[in-house]
Amino acid sequence: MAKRSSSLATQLLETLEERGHRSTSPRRAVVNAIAGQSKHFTAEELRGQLPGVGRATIYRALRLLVDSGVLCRVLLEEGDLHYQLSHRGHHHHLLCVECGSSQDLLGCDIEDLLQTVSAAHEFQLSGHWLEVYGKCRECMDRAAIQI
Amino acid sequence: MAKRSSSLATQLLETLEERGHRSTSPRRAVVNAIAGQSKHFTAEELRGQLPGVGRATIYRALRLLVDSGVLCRVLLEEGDLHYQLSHRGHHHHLLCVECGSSQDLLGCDIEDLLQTVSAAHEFQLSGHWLEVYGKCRECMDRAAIQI
DNA sequence: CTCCTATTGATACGTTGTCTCATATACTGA
DNA sequence: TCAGTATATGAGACAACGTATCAATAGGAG
Repeated sequence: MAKRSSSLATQLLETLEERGHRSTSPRRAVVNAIAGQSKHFTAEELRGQLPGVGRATIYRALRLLVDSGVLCRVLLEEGDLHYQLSHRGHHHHLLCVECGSSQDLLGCDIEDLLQTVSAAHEFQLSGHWLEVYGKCRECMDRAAIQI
Repeated sequence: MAKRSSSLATQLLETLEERGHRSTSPRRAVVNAIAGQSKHFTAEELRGQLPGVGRATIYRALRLLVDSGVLCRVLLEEGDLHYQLSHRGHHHHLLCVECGSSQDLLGCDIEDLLQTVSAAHEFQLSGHWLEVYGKCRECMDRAAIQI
């Protein structure tokens, strides 16, 4: 577990270095903290875990990682902006409103459907934002037991 | 035009009254301003048009209207939150990134598709947020002429 | 090792929205 | 019509979240 997150942190750091960003001590701290998150998190949560790192530095690191495509922004139902590690490329999230876990939504036909519908409205599609909220398997099971 | 927006304002006000909210002078001003918007707008834009109305009052009125279902929140590509008049019920928006106009996305099968995909992930769907960005017909035509 | 540039962090600032509370106002019922 | 009361208002404080500034620091190329 520690090993896994350490190598994940290394990967994140390498991504930044590939893009010409330096490997600094605060940046390593941020990246380590991110690698240790079990679910999506806010910038301020991260800040709470990194009392020695300046706020601006944390926000800057988050932005760099989002721009690099290894981190993505997640919009919760209440409107809060969270972050989570990202597979590269465009995808969507299934967000569990109970436990906060999330799954990536891959291999679906949403893009095609949107393309078709947009064309029907004489609209030239350029992008979209989709978040899906619900309950994950574990939380459904847990609810079933308690009833 | 003036007549149309006046009756729209009246409708909005009636919606609030049906829900037990009083018809006050600041509230009428807010509702009139909203009825006069040609496209989606931010709370602060609205505030700029209503110098006589307190900020809290404007935000409160916006919230009431959203809760009543006659106004909906729209998330722009840059992350800004705008408002626009809403058809009742759940729907999505086609937002033109050029001119800021928007069309409602109706009669599409997105809900069904999401249901299917969610089930495949053993996920119990409870809600979602979708915004679609692109260029509307007018802006495409305008671009074609200028080239 | 030195130099240059990227980075840092403290802090000020900006935006967007909510909360508080004293005051004002819309409705209700007599 | 008028008085009583609950609702609504607005000024301003507060809060959350993010960015800009700028002097000081530190990475890393040579």
